[in-house]
Amino acid sequence: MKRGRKPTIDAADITRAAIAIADAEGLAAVSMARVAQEMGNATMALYRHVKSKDELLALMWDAAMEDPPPLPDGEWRDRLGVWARALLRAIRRRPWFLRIPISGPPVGPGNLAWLDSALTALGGTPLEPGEKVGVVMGLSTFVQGEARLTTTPSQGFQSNPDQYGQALRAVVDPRTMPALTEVIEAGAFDVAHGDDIGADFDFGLRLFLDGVAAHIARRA
Amino acid sequence: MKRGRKPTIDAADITRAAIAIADAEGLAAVSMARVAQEMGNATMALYRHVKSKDELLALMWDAAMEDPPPLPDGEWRDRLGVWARALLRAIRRRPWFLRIPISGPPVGPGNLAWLDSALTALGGTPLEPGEKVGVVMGLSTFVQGEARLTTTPSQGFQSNPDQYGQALRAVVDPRTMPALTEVIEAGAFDVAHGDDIGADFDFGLRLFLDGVAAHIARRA
DNA sequence: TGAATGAGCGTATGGCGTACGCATCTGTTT
DNA sequence: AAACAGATGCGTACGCCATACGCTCATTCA
Repeated sequence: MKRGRKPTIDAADITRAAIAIADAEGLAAVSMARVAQEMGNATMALYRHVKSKDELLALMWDAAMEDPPPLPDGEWRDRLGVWARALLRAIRRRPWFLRIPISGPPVGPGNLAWLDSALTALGGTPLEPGEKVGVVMGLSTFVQGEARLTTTPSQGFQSNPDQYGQALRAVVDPRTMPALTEVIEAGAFDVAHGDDIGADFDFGLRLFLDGVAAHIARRA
Repeated sequence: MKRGRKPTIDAADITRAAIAIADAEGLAAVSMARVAQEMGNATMALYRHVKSKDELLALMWDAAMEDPPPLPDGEWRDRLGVWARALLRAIRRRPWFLRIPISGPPVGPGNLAWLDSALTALGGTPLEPGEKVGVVMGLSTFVQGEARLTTTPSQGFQSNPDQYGQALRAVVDPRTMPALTEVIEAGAFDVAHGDDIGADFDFGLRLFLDGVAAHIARRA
């Protein structure tokens, strides 16, 4: 049935090798030549299975996250909370994930699995299908943004956590930005961002879930 | 007082030229050589004012957004809504903004101006400083994520808006992902994402602001 | 009038993504 | 068994990229 030489590698192998490099040395170390070398193939051999490096990055993006967590029984709120925390942990485990420029909605199996998991968590609610999707998109958006703010891939403020507050103090002019000055002086930026799941994340998550709860209550 | 040759360009000029190129031809067209050519200088001249291309990208990122909008008088909720919509519009006007990989919290004057504006909108509320920051971070995170999902910088589903729903139908296995299948069949993904501010955004925004309102009510 | 300082820039280097074409292998057809 | 067709592996080559280094020139101070 199928003619021609049998392939010795496939796109999944390439994706795996690229992810291994990114895990070990960061996304910048992932080049077509490097991936090929790691696999024992020639550079151009990869292009039989992957159209471009951009496509490889998209494949990495989808394959980056492990499987979604098992959801506990109980209220939708607890289940979504578990889901969101697991998503944050999964992103934190691969800091290069946020460095990949992605456009448009997700299509790969990895992301769809997470999407399905979150929709399952909302199973018992009276939300309409479109509303469920809106809730999940909003939540996953929030988690990714929070991860972006609090994980420091290579350099930065992590060494001295409260340096950020000091830096702001030096830059902000109290006359032109009084509201910002006020919260800086109150020390709102001096709290240390620990690398576990922080209080900031919990606060934002609670806000969002409160909003969902209000919407459900209005519906019922 | 100051010895040596007088500079003929500065970092702001370079940033402006780079932004002009990105606006016209996309972020990929921005190279040090190209920026220099557009300014009538030699490539290496730029490095006297900018340490690296990464630094230039960071400068572009901060300078990308216009000034925050004038906030209307009234309730915090309306004011934050205006702010969020303006932020979304500003991001949409420069699609390359989301393509710049940024790590860590914002420091530039452009972002701080937006931050101050949002904090001003929360001025009359009984929230503590840290909570205000949490609300603004969560909201700006949500807006950026929504922009990422709905703007299609170069290619994609924009031509046939409901193609996405069809693509999902073809890929998703009803047995392994029943919850996802259900919402797909309900047509939740077939709605056209217009390029104005869409219903999805309004829905997510309302959820988040509902959450803030609930928190404020609990406080008072 | 030198000396010091900093700006503009020419050259060179190493890495990158990838277009192109050839050689090689494999299943089909004669 | 022999010829064929189609897909894979890959060597070469090209153009673009960021940027290290050092020279030259303009400007100001002693």
